[in-house]
Amino acid sequence: MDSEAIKKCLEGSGLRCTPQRYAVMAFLIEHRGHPTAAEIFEGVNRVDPGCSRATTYNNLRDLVEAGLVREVAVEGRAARFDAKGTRHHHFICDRCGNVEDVEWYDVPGPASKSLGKRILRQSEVIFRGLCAKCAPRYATGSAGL
Amino acid sequence: MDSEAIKKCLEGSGLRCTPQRYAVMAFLIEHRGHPTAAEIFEGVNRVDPGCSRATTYNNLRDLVEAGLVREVAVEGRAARFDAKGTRHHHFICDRCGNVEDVEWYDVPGPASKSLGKRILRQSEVIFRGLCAKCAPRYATGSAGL
DNA sequence: TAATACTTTAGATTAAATCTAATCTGAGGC
DNA sequence: GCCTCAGATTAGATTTAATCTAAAGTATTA
Repeated sequence: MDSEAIKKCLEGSGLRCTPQRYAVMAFLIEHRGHPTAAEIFEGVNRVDPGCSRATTYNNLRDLVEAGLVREVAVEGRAARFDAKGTRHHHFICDRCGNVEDVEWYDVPGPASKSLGKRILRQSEVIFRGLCAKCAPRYATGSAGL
Repeated sequence: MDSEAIKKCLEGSGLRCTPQRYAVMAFLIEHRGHPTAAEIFEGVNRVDPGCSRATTYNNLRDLVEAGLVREVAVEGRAARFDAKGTRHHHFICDRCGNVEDVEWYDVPGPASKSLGKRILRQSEVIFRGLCAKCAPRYATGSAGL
């Protein structure tokens, strides 16, 4: 995605294209490995410092609210961020906490009676287990729900 | 579940049944609304103080590791805990952060080629939207992946 | 009982994220 | 151009969630 496209993408969602916001968004588009906020902060400032910690968090919040970025909470670890591109599910490694994409496929929704008065906005599947890096070393028999 | 059953349940998973651990487990079985660690700490000590904050966290960790309790990470909020009973999926309210159960139904796994060398241990669906309490007040058109 | 392993504790500490209040920036109106 | 004001950014303090530490307590086993 070129810089003009990123600018359009931000403005199309009602966000001003500030240098800091652009940098955060561009970083996420370029680094698709689900970085944490701390990694984004560091990465964005490595080349050209100019985006404080608070601004990194503010912009991540804005991008998530605008629907351009997805936040993935991981038990016992820092949240991870993901520029929304193609639809996909997530795989979370129980050992190292890394988040990886899993090819998208449709998931049936719950029966509407089981939803009751709730309003469903989105659904995603979280797969858990051991990532390709951890599997050879740490595999044990355990499996379950 | 009576006290003897809880004891059996702990010992069956290789955990000693200490008064504190019992209290945490019993609280989770009795309070099925996915409390946070802070709520569990408070609830357990309300009647009969005797389980410190660290012990509450230690025991929650042990119970999760033993597979008796599930931890649910919620973006931007404290994690929530859930005594594993019947299988179910989760619904997370975008507004208030509450976690609720959604009737279980089978979810197809990803194609094995898309898993690669990863080892899949479990899958769950996370539904997001507005809970029955928030829906009437805060509903807007927004929907999406 | 002695040895050992497991558990709990208060309080300090860490890590993640947010808040505060001051400052800066830029688009629109004059 | 210059004002104005909403929006954005900042450094640093603060909050919150969770963990660590080191000492003491409690079971379990031999």
